[in-house]
Amino acid sequence: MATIRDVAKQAGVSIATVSRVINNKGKIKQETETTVREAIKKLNYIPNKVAQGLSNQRSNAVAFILPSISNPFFPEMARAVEDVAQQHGYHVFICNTDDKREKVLNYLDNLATHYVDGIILNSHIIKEADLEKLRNNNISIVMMDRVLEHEETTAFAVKNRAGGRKATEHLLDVGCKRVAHISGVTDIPTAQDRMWGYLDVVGTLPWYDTSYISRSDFTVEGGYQAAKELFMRHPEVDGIFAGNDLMAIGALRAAHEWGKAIPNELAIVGFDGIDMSALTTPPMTTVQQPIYELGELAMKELLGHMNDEAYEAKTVNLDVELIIRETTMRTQQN
Amino acid sequence: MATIRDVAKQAGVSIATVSRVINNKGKIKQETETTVREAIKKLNYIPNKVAQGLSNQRSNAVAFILPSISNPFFPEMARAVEDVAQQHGYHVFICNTDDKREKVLNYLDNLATHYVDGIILNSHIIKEADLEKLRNNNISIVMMDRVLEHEETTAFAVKNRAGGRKATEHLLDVGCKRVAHISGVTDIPTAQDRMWGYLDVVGTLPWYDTSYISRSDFTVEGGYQAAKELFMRHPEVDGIFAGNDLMAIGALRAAHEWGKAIPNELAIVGFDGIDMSALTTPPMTTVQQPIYELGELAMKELLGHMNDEAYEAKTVNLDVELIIRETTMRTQQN
DNA sequence: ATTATAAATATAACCGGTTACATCATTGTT
DNA sequence: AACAATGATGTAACCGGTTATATTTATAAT
Repeated sequence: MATIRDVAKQAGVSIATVSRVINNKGKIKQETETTVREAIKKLNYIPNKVAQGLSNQRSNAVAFILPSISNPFFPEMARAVEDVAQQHGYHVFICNTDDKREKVLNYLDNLATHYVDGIILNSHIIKEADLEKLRNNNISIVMMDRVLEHEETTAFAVKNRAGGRKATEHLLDVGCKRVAHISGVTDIPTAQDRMWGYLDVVGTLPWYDTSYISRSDFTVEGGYQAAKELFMRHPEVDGIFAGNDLMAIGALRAAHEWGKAIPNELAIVGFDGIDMSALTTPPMTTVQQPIYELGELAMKELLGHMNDEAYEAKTVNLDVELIIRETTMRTQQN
Repeated sequence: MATIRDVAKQAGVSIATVSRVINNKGKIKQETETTVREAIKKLNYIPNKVAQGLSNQRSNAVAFILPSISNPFFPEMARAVEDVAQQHGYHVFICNTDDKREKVLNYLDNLATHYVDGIILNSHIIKEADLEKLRNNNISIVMMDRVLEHEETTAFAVKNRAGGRKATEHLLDVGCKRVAHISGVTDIPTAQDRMWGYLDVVGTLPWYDTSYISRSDFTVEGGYQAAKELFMRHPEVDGIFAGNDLMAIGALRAAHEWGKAIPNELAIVGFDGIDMSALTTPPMTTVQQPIYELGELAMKELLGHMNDEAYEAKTVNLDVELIIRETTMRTQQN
C-alpha cells in the first residue's frame, strides 16, 4: 500500500507538501497541487487511518455502546446515529455489552486508546466516576436513558414515567379492570420509571397489590414467561402494560397460547415503538419513543460537543406518545 | 494518559523492557518484571491501540460488513461473530452498507488503512477483483452468501435453492393449489436461488406463469406491498413462499388486512428463521438457516485464515431446515 | 539593484508503540 | 585468570502520518 512518502517521491515534493494537499492546509502552488493529486491518483494512495490517528490523537470515529443488539430498539437508534455520523465524515463503532459492567469498562478503556472522538453510551451500570478518564482524554460523551447525578454529562432520555402512566391509564380507559405490569430488569432506571408510572395510576386502587407486577428482563422469552406466571397468579388480569415491546410481544404470544382473546379478554400495551410493534397480530398498542430522533439528536449533540470548546452539558427529556393499535381496541368491554 | 515512556521512567527501565513485559517477549528478570508491573498498575497504563496498530500493522480487529442492520438476520449473525471474536481477543467493527457498492468499497479501503486483520463480508455487489487490494495487504476475507467465481476466497452459504424447494413443496403438501412467490431483490444471488427453488417445484405445473412471482426488496413494507399486489392480481392464491422472513411478516400483515384467514385461506412460508419468525401470530413456518452457526463458523474460519500461512480457501454450503409452524398448519384443506 | 515581505516548500521532531541490534553483566569452561 | 556463551537490558530505527520551524523562492518596496 502506498504511503505518503511514495507519493512525495512520485510527485517530487516533500511529504509535508503532500500532507498539506491532502488536508487543504497552508498555501500550495496550484501547479504543485496538481502534480501531487496526480501522484495520489496514480499510486492509489489512501492516507493511513492509524497513522493519522496516532498523529492527530483523534480518529474521526465515535462509538455507540449498546446493551443488546438483539433488542431492535438499539439497532434502530444506531441507524440514526450512523446516518448523522456519516454525513459528517465520522465512522461509528457499534459495541455490544450485554450491559455487563466489565465489558462496558473494557470498551471504555479500549476506545480511549483507539482515540475515538466521542461515545454515545447506553448503559445504566456506569457511574460518573467511570467517565472521568474519558474526560481527561478529551473524549466527548452523551449518555442515553440515564441522567447522572452530577450534571456534567449530557444525557438524553424520554419521559418514561409519564409514558408508563399513559399506557396504564389507557388500559383503564378501554375498560380493563385488573391491569398488571411486566417490568424490565428492575435495577435499570428506565424500567423503574415505567413501573413508577404504572404505580402512579394503579398503586392506590383497592384491588392492587405488588403481585400484579411481574419482574422480567426486556426479552421476548422473558415477557412470555412473565405473562404466563401472571395468568396463573391472577387469571382475572385483563390488561398488561409491558415495560418494552419485546416483552409485550412475548406476552401476546403467551396470551394466544392461553387462549385469551386479544384485546377483549386481554389488552396489552408495550413500550418503545420498535418497527416490529406495528407488525404483530394484532398490531401492538405501544408507547412510542422517538427512536430515530433520539439517535439523531444524540449524535448531533455529540458532534457539537466534540467541536466546541465551550460546550455546556444538558439534559434532555423527550416526550413519548401513546400509539393506539389493535391490542387495545376493544369492541366490547367486560 | 500514561505512555510506555512514563512507565519506563517510573520503573527505572527502558521502554523496550516495558514492551517486553507487556508482550511476554524475550527474557526478563523476575525482579524487573515485578517492578514494571507495579509501575503499570500505579500509572494505570494501557497500551495505546493506535500506536500498537501502526507498529504491528495489525489491529486485532475484524470487520463484519452487513447490508442492512434493520434485518434482524444480520444482527443475529453478528452476535455469533462477536462471541467468537471476543473469545479470541478480537474486536468486531460492524459496518452497515445498505448494500450500496460505493459504501462497501469505501469501507473496504478504510478498513485496510485501519489494519483490520480480517473481514466477513455480506455483500453480493463485490467482485473478486475488488478484494485484490485487501489480499495484497494480507487481510483475510470470508464471504457470506456469495460464492465467487475464482475460488480463492472462502465462502459460506446455505442451500438456498433446496430451501426454496422445501418451502414450496411444503405449501403444496398442506394442500395449496396456487402458490405464489415474493422474491427478494432479484440481482442478489440468494434471492435468485430461492426463486429457482420455487420454480423447480411449480415451474412446470399447468397453472403457473411468471405473474405468480412478485419482486420485492427483503423488507417488511416491501413484502406487504408485494402481497397486496398478488392478492389483486391473483385472488386465488392460497399459498405464499416469501424470500425472507421480513417479507413473510409483511405478507402476513397484508393477509390480515385483506381478511384472509391464516393458514386455511392462505398459508405462508418465510425464509431465514430469525427469532421474530417464531413470534408472529400465528407463528411463521420458515426455512431456518443456521444463523448463529453461520456466524460462528465464519468467524472461526476467519481466525484460521488470519493465523495460518498455509490456509486453503473453501466453500461451505450448509443445510437449511423447514420449521413448520402455524402459518401452514391447516385444519381443513380447500 | 537591494532589501523587506510574503509565499511555497523542505526538514525534522513528534505521536506511542515494537524490535533488530548493540551493550553490559553473569556464569561456565578450560 | 582469561575468554566464550548466555542472559538481561538499552539504544535507536521504524511504522505513516502531522506540523512547527527553517529555508528557499518569488514579489513588492525603496
